[in-house]
Formats: sequence, C-alpha cells, structure tokens
Amino acid sequence: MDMPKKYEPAEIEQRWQQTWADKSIYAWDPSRGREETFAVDTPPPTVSGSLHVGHMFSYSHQDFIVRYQRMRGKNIFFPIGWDDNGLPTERRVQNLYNVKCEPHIHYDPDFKAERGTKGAPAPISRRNFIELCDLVTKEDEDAFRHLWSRLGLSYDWSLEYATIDEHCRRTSQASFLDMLQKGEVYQDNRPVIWDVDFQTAIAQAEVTDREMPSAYHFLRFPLQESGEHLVIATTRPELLPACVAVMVHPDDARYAKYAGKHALTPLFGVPVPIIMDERADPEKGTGVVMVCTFGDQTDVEWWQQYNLPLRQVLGADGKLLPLSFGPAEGDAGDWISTNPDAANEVYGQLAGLPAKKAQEKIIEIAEAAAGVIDRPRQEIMHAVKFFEKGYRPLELLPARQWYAKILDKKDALQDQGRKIQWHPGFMSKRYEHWVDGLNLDWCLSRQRFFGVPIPVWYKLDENGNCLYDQVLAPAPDALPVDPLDEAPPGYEESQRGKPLGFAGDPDVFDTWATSSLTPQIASRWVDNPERHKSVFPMDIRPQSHEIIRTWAFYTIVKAYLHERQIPWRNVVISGWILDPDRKKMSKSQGNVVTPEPLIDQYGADSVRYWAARARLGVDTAYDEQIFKVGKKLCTKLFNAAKFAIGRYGDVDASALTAGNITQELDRAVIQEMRPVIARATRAFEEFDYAQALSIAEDFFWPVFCDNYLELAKPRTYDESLTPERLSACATLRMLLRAVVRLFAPFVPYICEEIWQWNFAADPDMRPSIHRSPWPCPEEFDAISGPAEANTWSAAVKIVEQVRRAKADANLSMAAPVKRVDIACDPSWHKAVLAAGDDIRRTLRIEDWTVAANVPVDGDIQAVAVFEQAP
RNA sequence: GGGCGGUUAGCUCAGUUGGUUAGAGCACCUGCCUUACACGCAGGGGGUCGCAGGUUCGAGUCCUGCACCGCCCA
Repeated sequence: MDMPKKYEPAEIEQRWQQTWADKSIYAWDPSRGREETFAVDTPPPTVSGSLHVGHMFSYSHQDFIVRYQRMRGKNIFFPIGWDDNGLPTERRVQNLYNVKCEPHIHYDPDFKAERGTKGAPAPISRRNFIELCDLVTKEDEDAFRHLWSRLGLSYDWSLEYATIDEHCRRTSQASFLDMLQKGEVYQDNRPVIWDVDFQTAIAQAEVTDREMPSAYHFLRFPLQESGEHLVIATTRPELLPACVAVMVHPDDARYAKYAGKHALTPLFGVPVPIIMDERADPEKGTGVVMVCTFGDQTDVEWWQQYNLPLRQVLGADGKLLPLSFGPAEGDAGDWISTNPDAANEVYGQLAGLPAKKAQEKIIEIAEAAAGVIDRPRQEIMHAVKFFEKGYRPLELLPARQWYAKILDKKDALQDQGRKIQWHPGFMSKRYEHWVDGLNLDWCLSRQRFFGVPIPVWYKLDENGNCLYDQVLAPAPDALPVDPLDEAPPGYEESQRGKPLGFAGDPDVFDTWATSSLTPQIASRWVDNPERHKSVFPMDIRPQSHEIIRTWAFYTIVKAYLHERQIPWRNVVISGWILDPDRKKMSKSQGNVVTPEPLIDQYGADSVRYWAARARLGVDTAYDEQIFKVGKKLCTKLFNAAKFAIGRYGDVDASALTAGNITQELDRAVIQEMRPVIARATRAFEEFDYAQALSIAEDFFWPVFCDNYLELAKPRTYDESLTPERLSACATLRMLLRAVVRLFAPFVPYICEEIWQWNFAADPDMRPSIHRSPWPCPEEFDAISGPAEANTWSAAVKIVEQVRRAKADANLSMAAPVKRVDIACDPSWHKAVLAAGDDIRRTLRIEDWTVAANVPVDGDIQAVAVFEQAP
C-alpha cells in the first residue's frame, strides 16, 4: 500500500467516508442477541435550529463510546433521527416565507411560497403550511446529515427517522392510545399555562424564569363595611377587573380585624371577600394579596379551594376581552359592580388592549382618579415565567387539554431514576430535584399545526355540541390517523360536525410526547416487538444537561407508563461549549461558531480530537488552539506510522511476531504498553473517553515516538536481518498495531488510513480498523517480560541526561559523545547494561563507564564528556 | 432563597483510595535542519493549588465557613 508523502486530512477523510458508506461497516445486525448488542438512544437534533460547534462536540462524544464498543465486538445499534416537528420549524417557516397558518382556510394546491417577501404575513391553510414545514425540514436535515457524515459519526443510516414521519406518528399515537387504555391520560378544562403569542398551552417543563424589571403599584381597596381601606401592592394592576378576593395571613395582626369583611376593587367597585390564608406572605408588598383569575398558580389554588368566581379578562391572544359590568340584582353573572357605569367607563378604555398596554392605561386612569394610588410605585426586579421559546410572559387561561398523570408517580419515577447510572454521577440530582418539584400533570395537547395529531374524535349530541367524555379512538392498525382528515370507525366523513356526528380533536401533541419515545421509535416497539426486545432497554442515552428535565425525564416517564421499564441503563451527559468568555453560545448573542469551516481548515479528526479532550459533563470554553493540537497529533501519527512501517516494511511480515521479540529493551517497552491498554480500557468502560485519549497520548508521543523509536532505530538500520534487528522490527509493528487502535475511536480517518498501509490483511484483524478488536494485554502474552524491572526507566533516564548535556552544550542531538560516565545504584546495574547497546547507539556514545559502587543522587547519574578532558 | 458544579502556570485543562520536589498542551525563552516528522526534536523559566480555619505524621485531595463564577430549581 502506498503511503502518501504528506498528511492531507481532506483527501484521506473524503476517501474513507465514502468507503465506510459503501461497505456499510456500521450496520446493525438484527440477528444477534441482546447481550452482544450495544444500543444507543441518540438525541435527534432539532433540525430547524442553527448548526454550531456544540453539535459537533456532543455528538462526537457518543461516537467515541460507540466506536470503542464496536471494537469490543459489540453489535452496535446506533440510529439517528431528526426532531423536526414543533415550534422551531413553524417559526422558521413563518419567517422564511412570511406566512401564517389559518386553519379555517381551504387548501390551495397551486400555492407557491416565496422566500423573503415583505409586508403582512400571508394567511395560508393548515395543509399548505405543513407542506412548507416538510420542505424546510428536508433541507435542514440534509445540512445535518452532511455534517454528521463528514465528522465520521458512525451511525447506521438505515435506522434514520424523523419525528414527524409516518412511523413516528404511529408510535406517538400508539403511545397515547396505550396510556388512554391504561387510564393514564385524561382531559380537563382548567387554567393552563398559556403562551399568548403562539396561542397554545405548554407544560411545566417548558417554562423558564427570566429576571425582568417590574414595579409594585400600591392601590387602595375601600372596605365595603366601613370607611377604611386596605393597600394592595400588585405588579399586575391590569388584572384588577379580574380580582375575585383579597388574602391576608391569619397571623398578620395588621389585618386580623378585617376577616370575613369585603373590599371593593378600586375603579371597578366590585365587592370581593377578605380571606385569611397562610399562603399570603406578610413580608411581600403590604401583606395583602389580590387574587385574580388568574395571576399565578397560587391564584388557581385559591380559586379552587374557596370556590371563587371566574373573572376571565384576558383572551387567548393576551388582549383584554370585551365585557360589561352590571348591578348585583341584574343578570350580570359574576360581573357585578356597585357602580357599573363607572366600571364600564374604565373597562371600556382597556378592552382590546394587550396586557402590557392595558397596564399602562389603567395606571394612567388610576393616577387621574382620586384616592386610588396610595403611594408612588416601587421599581423591582423579579422572576417572570416565560415559555422557553417565547417572547411575552406566560398567562394562565382556562382551556380544555389532555394530560398525562405524572404527579401520582413521583415516587416510582424517583425509583426509575435510581435504577439508571448517571455519568457523571452528580447529574442524577438534576433529575431527582425536577421530579421532586413537579406540581402539574403533563399537559400533552398543543394548539399548533406541525405536529403529531391527537388521534381521537368526540361524539356530538343531537344539537351538535361536543361530548368530550364520548371519546372515539381509532383502530390500532389504522395509525397514524389525522382526525381532521379521517372519520372515526363507524362514521362517515359526512357526519363531521353534524348533530349526532363527530368532531376530530384539532390539537397536536407536545413535541416531547413524541421525542420521549426515541428508544421505542428506533426499536420499532409498535410494529416489531421482537426487535424491540433485542435492543430495549438501551445501553446509553447521551445528551446534554439542560434537557434532563425534559427529554430524559419524559423518556423515563414513557418507558415506565408503557412497560414499567427504564429506557436505558446509562445516561451520559455532555457539557456545553461556552464562548471564550465562558458565556453560553447562542444565536441571539451572536457568539456561535459554524462547524463546517473548522472541518475544512483542520480536518474532521482534529475537530473530534478537540471534542474528545473535554471530560463528560464538564462545560468547556471554546479554544481554537485545541484544533491545532489535534492536527499535530494526527500528523504525528501519520509520520510515526509511516516511518515505523518503513523501518520494518522490507522484512517478511510472517517473521514480525511475538516470538522474535527477544531483546531486553523491546521486552521492556512492551511491558510499558501493557498497563496503558488496561487503563485505557478501564476508562472507556466508565465512558471516560477523555481519560482514555490522554492515556493513549501519554504513551504514544513520549514513550513510543520520542524514546522507543529513537532507541530502536539504529538496530533497524542493521544491514543483515540480525535477531536484534528482527526484534526491533517486530516490536515496532506490534506496538504500532496496538497504538493505532487505541486512537481509532477518536481520530477514525487517520487511523483507518494507517491501518490500510499495513494491518488490514492480518488474519487476527479485520479489513477496517473500526471492526478490528480493541487491543488487549493478552495480545502480548507470548512476549516474555524484561529480565530487569528497571530496564526502560534506566534507558530513559540516561537518554534524558545525555540529551540535556547536549542541549546545554548547544550541540545537535546527532553530535557524538566522546565518553559517558554512568554511576548508579547497584540495583540498577544490570538494567543499565541490558539496555547499554541501544543507549550508546542512539546517543552516539563512543565510550562509556558504568560504576555501580559509587554513591549517587537518585538512581542513575550520567556524565557526558564531549572533548578530551584537559 | 434551595440545590449542583467550578475556582490549580499568562491561556485551556489533568491531578487515582490523602503520601517524595503539583503535571500536560498552548504561549514564552534558549539551542538543534538528528538519514520519520520544523505541524519536528532537546532543554528552560513560570504556580502561596480562590480565601480563612480545622482533621492528620503528612492536604490540591478530607471537614467547616466565606468569596467569586456558572448552571438548575423556587
């Protein structure tokens, strides 16, 4: 095999990427059993997000582990998927094509979308919108597929899936129907966390706190029964018309006398009860809280507990609804006021305004009115709840939604978490704390478009009203279904929306309802139970730490709900790549580094090396120097392998065997190699690839290249095939053959290249290094240990000291040395003599003395003499 | 406010169950074109291991408190 003159990663990587694909060397073999299989639940990336270096970082981590396991002989199940449904894609489509989805519009088969149009977004039908989503995700998936392939990620591409494809929709819907049948899901019409921009419900896991400036407004609430007033501090004065009660702490002496009395809301004159409740914090604001429907989760609890009226002022779009107040004795329902005309006058100025504008307006009105504002506002910073992908604060609005029961399973879910090994171990705390803090069931339905439809219909009564408790489910073999497109079993499409007919559920699932099934999707849980059994529970779930509460959590939930199982035995957590200032990389901050140019510049192996240097779970500052270090390592591997092979290449390969390793120094370096293999293996067994890499590097560069290669080199130049030369050649080959395999999981391209130069045809190896066995100490069992335990140390110590002498004398390392006087401890004497010839030839020592009977500092002292002593 | 992690050389990071003089790479300095590699080789300088206590014959490592940084959760 030809060995190129220079290391050119681009050429090598392109060639092997193609060969690996052509020969399907990463294919999973369905015929092999569970115990010889290593199954990976790969995170499907959100394809509508931007590609950045963080992707290369964490996806490389999985590949190191997988490549090691493959070399251990495991049947690798390594699928890849794309998470394409959900809001990121919808948003991308809206922005790219300047459209918005309006479900009431009819499908236009001739619709042609254009990118970059200006003006108001064009309303399009749901089907047209979804077609655009499909189009965009295909493009995005191509970009990811291209990057993954270049990076050398060893997926079995025949297992590829996308979370919106037919198989995933079927799996996701089957999951829901299974839960429905088990009584683990239910519908409820109650206040739900609502995003007013996307106009959808969201789940607790998707909520994030953001510190925002705000202000307490101090409002006077007159008492209905006396001339006194209470002062309430509120950050949401626009919810004043939604006020249904006032709360004070029972131990708060300031307000004890008001128990059971009523206050009137200022401006609106609505009488509300004053209630004593321990959840009112005397330290917060004035200690008096107004309860609105709904300001926060506590309001919901109070509303339920005290059976308070519902005064819903916010609409789904976050604007104040039109409504009017009336006298108590009229037919105003809950919208009663002691002064309806005044209340309507005020409210009329608020109706139709978004919450923020309404807040400004009501403060303006309050300031103009007499006796409403008690004292100037107090500016504060406080945590406001946002949808993690949202722009405006979340609201709580009553709506009918599907929920999965999780609150009743906290203990069981903690047990499941304990059955899983977390790497690093402390990451399990994130999971435990999340489960511990759960206080809502999982809201499954989303009022969106590009998602998996909720596969149910509802019967309609004789007046055409929806009977939500009369759920119609599809037959299992009919999945996936779209209840807006298909009729339920036993009905005709013509009965849709008609009295005594049916209505399809218009919602789609939370994307996590599908993403939480990645193990079941890849295993084909629904349509191939045998195959499911052969890979599930999976061995590892690699992922990053910020999605422990979402992806890991929901996956554990689903595996438990469906099969009372854990989804995987190990969770392997990658850290983040931070920018050089240790800030999180994000598109909005503009500090994202795009990946492909880095591969162009340094090569995929060097990029992988950079990823491999970071330990599991540890966030790492982005440092471009590491790519250079990686490239240097690859270059060194290239050169060292080429040189070593060149030194023994003309010797018959059948002679380069363990039995011909007869020389003391050669046996000594093999002795150094044995624990290296054992330690690297142990590190990999603990998923500590960074440690395994470091161990391999610490042997390869200083021991193999800088010392052994130099010490053995002179013998390889012997003219005849002496036993000494043969021993050196055999050692070089055996060491190189092991070393290149130690690096193969990290830098697969250069290692495969070297493999083809010399090792691919070995009978105990395989044509590809990536299917060849991981090195083991037993490979060297046929080689006797060195006669002296200190031979290697003695050689290295003497070499170092004479090199230092040469450096101090500004001499070339090739400069001859007239004489070296060695003094050593008696226990080192034999070792020095055993390596003597190699040491002398390497250092070009003309003459030397060895004295084992003089006292020395340390074990060995070597004094070099370059000139004749005067 | 609670929890988790971090703080080691100018920079990025290793430091096993506590054990000689705390390591690597990069950067810097000095040599060296040595019949693999100058993307190299040899050598050198550079650290009060965040701060303060404690345990111990012995602490970067264990304990307590504090400070700062980051993340997660209220």
